[in-house]
Amino acid sequence: MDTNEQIERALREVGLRVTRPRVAVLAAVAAHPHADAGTVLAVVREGLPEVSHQAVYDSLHTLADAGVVRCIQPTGATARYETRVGDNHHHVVCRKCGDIADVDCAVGEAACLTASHDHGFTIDEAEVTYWGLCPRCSAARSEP
Amino acid sequence: MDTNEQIERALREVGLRVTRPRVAVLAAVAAHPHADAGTVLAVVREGLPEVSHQAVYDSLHTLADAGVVRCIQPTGATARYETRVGDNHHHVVCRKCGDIADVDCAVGEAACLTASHDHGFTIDEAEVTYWGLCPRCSAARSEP
DNA sequence: CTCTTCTTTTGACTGATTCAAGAAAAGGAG
DNA sequence: CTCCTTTTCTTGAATCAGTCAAAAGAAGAG
Ligand SMILES: [Mn+2]
Ligand SMILES: [Mn+2]
Ligand SMILES: [Zn+2]
Ligand SMILES: [Zn+2]
Repeated sequence: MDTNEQIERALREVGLRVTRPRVAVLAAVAAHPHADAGTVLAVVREGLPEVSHQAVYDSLHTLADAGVVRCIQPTGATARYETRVGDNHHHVVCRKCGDIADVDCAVGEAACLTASHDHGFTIDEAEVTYWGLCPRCSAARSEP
Repeated sequence: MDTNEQIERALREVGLRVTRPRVAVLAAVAAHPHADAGTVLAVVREGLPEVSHQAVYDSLHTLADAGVVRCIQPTGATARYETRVGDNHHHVVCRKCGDIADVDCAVGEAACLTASHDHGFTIDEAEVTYWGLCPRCSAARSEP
């Protein structure tokens, strides 16, 4: 559970001004990993009812640019945000309900962290998305 | 280069009716790998000027559902389509210009094809997106 | 405290995609 | 070949996430 002070410190550490919307957005993303912008907006408004949706979008972009949050976007879904950054972890997405869970990088550095070349591209990151069914949807499918 | 007959056969093989829009859409995707819906629409209209955008969207969905085309959507980009299906290949995306190239699955079956479990999820596919710079953007960045 | 710069609000706007109704076409049966 | 049913296409409007732009407001350096 991040305190407001920890959040403010995190913002200053990356050279960002501390504003109410940014603090609230970062707290919301920390509390709701893999939430989309709409969810973040709703959560932020619980404590800051007058915040504009634009401020939330701006904050998310700014935080993502600063590396404080990470943005992922599985095919068919809107952008999701999380504060778990810098560890090259991956995600598993439920094909049925869209639920997302973290997957630690099992493949290891060889595949996921080492820069390499292909088709002349200079590669700096490997992003892995696993697709399947979450426990709930998996159970629902087995029943008659 | 796919002939119209090959395309029609492919449609019938998966139990789909053969229609002008579908044939044209499948040909367009085959000729322009990783094209988005707008590009497909433009290409289709070269030979079928009256086709509606909705018919193109419907065809893309139907073809994707039938497994004849594959849809990918890297973060920040609109959906892209390709006819190279069933070989679990991956993609490298240029961070600057958005260009996409194929990457054969180098990691091997262990990571990419074998179903596994995580957090109780039943995983059936691993999708890998590599991020970096294409040769052109890479060269542009090195210059003064 | 003051000033500059950055951030937020407001409200309109875009672009990709989807919805819904009726018209048209595919393809199987006769 | 013709008829019939079902699927697909056209048309036009609508939705949704996300963006743009101008003016008002707040952060924080000095
Ligand atoms: Mn995560
Ligand atoms: Mn490909
Ligand atoms: Zn699920
Ligand atoms: Zn490029």
